[in-house]
Amino acid sequence: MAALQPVRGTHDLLGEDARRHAHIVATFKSVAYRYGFQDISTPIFEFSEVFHRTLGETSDVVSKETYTFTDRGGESLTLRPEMTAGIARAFISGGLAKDLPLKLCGHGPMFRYERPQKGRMRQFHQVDVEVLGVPEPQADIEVLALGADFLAELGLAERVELHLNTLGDAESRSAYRQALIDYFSGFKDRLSEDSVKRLDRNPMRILDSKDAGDREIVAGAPRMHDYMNEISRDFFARVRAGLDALGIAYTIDERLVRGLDYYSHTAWEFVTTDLGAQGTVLGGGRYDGLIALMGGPQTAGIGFAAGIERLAMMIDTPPLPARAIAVVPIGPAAEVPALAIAHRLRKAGFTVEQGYRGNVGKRLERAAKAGARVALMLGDDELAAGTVKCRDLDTREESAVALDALETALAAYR
RNA sequence: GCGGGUGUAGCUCAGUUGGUUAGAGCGCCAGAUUGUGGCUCUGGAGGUCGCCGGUUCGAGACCGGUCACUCGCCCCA
Repeated sequence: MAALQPVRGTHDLLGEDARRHAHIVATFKSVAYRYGFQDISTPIFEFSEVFHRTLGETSDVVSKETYTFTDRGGESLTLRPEMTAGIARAFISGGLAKDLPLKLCGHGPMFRYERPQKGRMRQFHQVDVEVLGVPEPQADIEVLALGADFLAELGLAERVELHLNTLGDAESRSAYRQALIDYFSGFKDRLSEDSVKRLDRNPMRILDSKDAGDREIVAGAPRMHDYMNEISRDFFARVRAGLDALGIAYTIDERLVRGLDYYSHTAWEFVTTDLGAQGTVLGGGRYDGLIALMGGPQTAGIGFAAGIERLAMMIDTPPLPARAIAVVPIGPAAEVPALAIAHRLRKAGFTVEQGYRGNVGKRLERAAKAGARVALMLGDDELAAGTVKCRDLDTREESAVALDALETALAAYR
């Protein structure tokens, strides 16, 4: 159709779509600030090693989904596929270890080279929180509660479900991983092709395979919770007790695993059935080993990210911005005075629209279409009298208002 | 990367077994109404029928390829 198209998997945001995104970000910020989080913004690209080392070379995100390119200086750079690694890098390069604990929130575009689908874009947007330097389960509870509050504030409480699991600490996780390899290796000839690959790359992934044959085998697989050591068990119990105390509902989902290698202990997803194949609307977990892995000091971390596009498809239409006051000059002599009135009202905090061109009828029509509440009309008569005619665009009632009393007369429309 | 579906006006869609100038509704612009909008009436702009090639006397309709969108797999927000 059009000769110029946006790059595959990207889209322009305009009108209601733009308002949906802005509303989600604004809601997120207000909730995060209430929890004591502060803003962070990191670059949308980093040296490639930042992602390659932290996400693990075997993860799909790195092995087939990154936008990686060489810049003019010969450096390999990668567009961020998620926010955590960049924040961890900022933590190390900024020497922020002295400021712990840190509670950070941010948002922005992420990039993943995938086949686009409903709720999945190549450039998409996330909101994100990270708590650094709190190894206690209190942080898990706080971050989970923040996520639940955020979704509730968007009106989605009834439409999402919290799925919760623990991956255990490093020791538990590797013991379980080995148990899975031992078990599944016995079924190598019966597993699906995908799952055979998962066996050496990420055996836990087999647990949530959708293949019917795999599911039968998975039914008899070792249980994660049987391989948890004392520490991991206790940690998870405390997280659950905290959620219970706050009245946050969840279901334990032992098949919930994370694609990224650096997760440990708590992992969760808020999921919905309303979005087709992309059910996860918010996902998070604990990553105590990440910063050390990147060469920084051992620092606990936990956080989540939520997909703005996915949330945008679920929320109700966000409220419209404040209705404007339209300024309508009648005749050439009124053009400049009208401009001055618009300027004066804007500086006084009113939302003001101008019609730009056309006769009075056209300008009123445009004002009404733009959602304006009142129109201030001024022509030769009003100029001579030092007034404007104030027309209510809903009721069509008109009244003359003295120019020097404008602000008080319009106070209700601010 | 793999499989299915769909591409006709800004939007939603008609378009007969292939037949000559490709239509409607909505939206947009203008006029009826040169100091008054949402209704009505009249007129107008807007289309290389996604693109390339093939079959045919003739293709928006059929065939092949390609691109885009879309749904699913993989994976994830």
